[in-house]
Amino acid sequence: MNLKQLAEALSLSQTTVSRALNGYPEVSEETRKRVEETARRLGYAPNSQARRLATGRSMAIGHVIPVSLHEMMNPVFMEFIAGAGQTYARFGYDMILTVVPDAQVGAAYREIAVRKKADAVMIHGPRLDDHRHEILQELKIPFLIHGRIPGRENDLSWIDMNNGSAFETATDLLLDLGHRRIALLNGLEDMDFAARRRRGFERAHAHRNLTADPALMRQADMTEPYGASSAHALLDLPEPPTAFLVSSMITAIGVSRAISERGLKMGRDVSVITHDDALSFLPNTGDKPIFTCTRSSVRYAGERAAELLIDQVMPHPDKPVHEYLKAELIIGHSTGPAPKA
Amino acid sequence: MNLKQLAEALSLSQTTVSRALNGYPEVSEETRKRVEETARRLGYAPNSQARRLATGRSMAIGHVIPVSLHEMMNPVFMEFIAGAGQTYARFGYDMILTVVPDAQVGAAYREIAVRKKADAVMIHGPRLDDHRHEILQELKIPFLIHGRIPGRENDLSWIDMNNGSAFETATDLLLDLGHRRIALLNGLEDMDFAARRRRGFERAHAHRNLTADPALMRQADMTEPYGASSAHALLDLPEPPTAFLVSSMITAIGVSRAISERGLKMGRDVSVITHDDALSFLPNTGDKPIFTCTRSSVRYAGERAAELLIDQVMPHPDKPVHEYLKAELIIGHSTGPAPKA
DNA sequence: CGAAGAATTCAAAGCGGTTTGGATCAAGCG
DNA sequence: CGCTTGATCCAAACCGCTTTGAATTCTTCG
Repeated sequence: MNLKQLAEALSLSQTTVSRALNGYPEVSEETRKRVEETARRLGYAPNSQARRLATGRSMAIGHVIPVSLHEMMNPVFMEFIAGAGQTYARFGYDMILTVVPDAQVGAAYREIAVRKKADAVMIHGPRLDDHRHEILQELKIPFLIHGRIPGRENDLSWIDMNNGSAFETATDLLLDLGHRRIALLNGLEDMDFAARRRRGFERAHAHRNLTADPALMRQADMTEPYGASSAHALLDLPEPPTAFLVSSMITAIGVSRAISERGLKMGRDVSVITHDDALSFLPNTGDKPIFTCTRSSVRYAGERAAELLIDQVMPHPDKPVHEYLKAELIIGHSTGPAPKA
Repeated sequence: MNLKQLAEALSLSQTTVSRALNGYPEVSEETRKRVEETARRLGYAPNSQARRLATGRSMAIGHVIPVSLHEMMNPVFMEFIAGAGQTYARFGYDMILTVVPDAQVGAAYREIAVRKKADAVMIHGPRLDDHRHEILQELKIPFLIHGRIPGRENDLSWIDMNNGSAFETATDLLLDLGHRRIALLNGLEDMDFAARRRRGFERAHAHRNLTADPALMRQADMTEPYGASSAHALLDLPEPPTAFLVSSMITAIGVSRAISERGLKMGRDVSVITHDDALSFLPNTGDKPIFTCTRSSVRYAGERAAELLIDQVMPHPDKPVHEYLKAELIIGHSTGPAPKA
C-alpha cells in the first residue's frame, strides 16, 4: 500500500492525498476526513525512506558510542540513551545508534553526516582533549554535547550537571563533619566530568586553607573492584582516610564491601559519599538511602538533551543552547562524624 | 556532492559510476580505479535514503526496548545492544533503537515494519505469554528472539542461554556441598528466562528426592535492594537458608551486603551462587572471583544475535535458526560447605 | 575486411514520497 | 454579465540512487 494506490482508491491525486495527510490547508475538511479515514482503514503509512529523500530531512538523531577501554561508561551512556530514546519516540524521531571502537568514532560521525543518516548527533563523554566537535563542525551537522569541552563552553551546545560544585559541596559536608583525610576515588581524569569533580574536591579544601593529599586521590574506570581494592589499599596506609568521596555508585559499592570486609562499619568508622547517576537498577532511595550522595538523573539528562537537540534541528537554526543540571545532595546512612583520632 | 555531480566530474554516466562503486563486473578495471579515486578525493558517499529507496532494503535492524516497570532489565538489554551494535557496524547495518512504554511496543514494531524502517527486528526479554511474535509474523518482517517463547521453540528463530540447566548445575553444586535449605532469588517469573531457571532449581532438588521450600523462593525485579532485603528477611527465618542462588550479580551484591551487615561471612557462613551476565561494569573475574557463578556473556549473545539476524535478512530466506549458549560454572569465593547444623 | 561476440558505457525508467506551478470551479462583486 | 478571488485539486518535476535494456566500441576470427 503506497501513496499512489491510496490515491487511486480515493480517486484523488497523490498531491491531494499527501497534503491531506500532512495537514496542509489547501484541502477541504471533508476530503481530508475521507482521506484520513481510508488511509487508516487500508493501513497506509508513508515509506520513511521515500519521505526522507523527498524532504531532505532524515528525522533521526545519531548517537555514536565508543566501545573502548573505558567500558565503565556503558551503564551511564545507556541510561542516558534510554532517556533520550523516549523523547525521540515522542517527537517522531528515530534514534540510530552506532557502536564502534574508539578509533572509529570520527569515521562513524562522518558516515552519518555525509550519507545524511541523521539530522543531528550527540557527543557522549567528552575528554579534555576532545576533537569530535571539530569534525562535526566541519561536517556542518548540528550536535549537542553531554558534558562540556573545556574552553568551548560558550560557542557549543551542551547539557551537563554541576560536577565541580556538587563535589565541592560533598567535600564541604565531609569537612564539616570533621574529616580531614578524605580519599577521592574518581573516574579517569582525562574525562572532563572527572577533571571538574577533582577541582571541586580541591576547591573545598582550599577554601579552608587545607590541601588534599595526592596520595589519597585515585582515578580509574569506575568498576566495583576498583572501589574495593582502592579502599583496602588506602585503609592500609599508616594514616588512612576517614572518608571517601566516590564518583560512581558502582565503585562505592566496592568501597562499602571493602569496609565491611575489614569489620568496619560504613557511616560510623568510615564515611562515604558517592555520586549517584540514579541508574534504574541501582536505586539508592528511601527515607534514608544507603549512600549519602550527590544525585543527578542521567536519564533525565538524556530526555532533556534530546529535546534540546530536536529544538536545534527544527527550522530555526538557533544559537548554542546550554543546560545546567544541579545535582542534589542527599544524606544517607553512609556518612557520620569523623572518629576521634 | 551527489552521484550526478560526480558523474559529470568524471565525464561518465551515473550508471557507470554507480556500477564502478558497487563492484559490478561490467566496468573496466581502469575506469573503476579512476572512479574510486575521484570519489574518494571529492568525498563522495551515496545518500543512504536514496539508496534505500532504490534498493528497497533499509540496511537497518530495529530494536524496540520497552521501558517498563521492569526497569531492571535495562543493564542487560543495554549490554546486549552494545554487542549487537558492534556487529551491525561491522556489516554496514544501522541499528535503530526505539524506547517506548510497554503498552506501545506493538505499535512501535508496526511502525517499523509498515514504514520500512528496518529489514528485521529483535525481540528482547520474552514473557511466558508473549505475543510480539504474532504481530511480527503478521507484518511479515524477519525477527529473532533473545530468549525463547514457550511452545514456539521450533518454528521461531532465537538465541538463548541454557537457563534451566545452568541453574540445575548450580543447585547441584550447592546440594553437593551439603546445603539443604537453599534460597532462590529469581527475576520475575513471568519472564521466560526466570521460569526456566526456577524449573532448573526444582529439577535439581527432585533428582535427589528433595523438594525446594517455596518459602525460600522469591521473585522480583533484580535490584540491589531486593537482594539485601530478601537476604535479611530469609536469614531471619527460624530455619534460615544456608545458601542463596541468585539470578543477577546486582542482586547478589545486595545479598552479600546483607550477609556482612549481619556479621556473617559469605562463602563460610552462607554460600552464594549468582548468574553473571558478564556486564562490563561488574567484572567478577580473576583467579578466584568474588562470586561463584554461572556465567554467560550477554554482550556476546548480542554479537551472535546480530549475526544470525543479518544472515536471515540476506537474500536467502532461511529456516528458523537457533543458537544455544552454554553458561559455564565458575567457582569463586562465595561458596563453601554447609555449616554443621 | 566484415561480422559476430565480448566488453563497456549510457539513457531512461523506476523507488515512493513532497512540492511547485498551474488548472478548475464556484462564489463574490461592480 | 464579465472578471476577480479564494478554495480545491491536479500533473509533473524532483529528491539521489539503482537497474533495465539498448547503444557503442573493441576484439577476435573466418
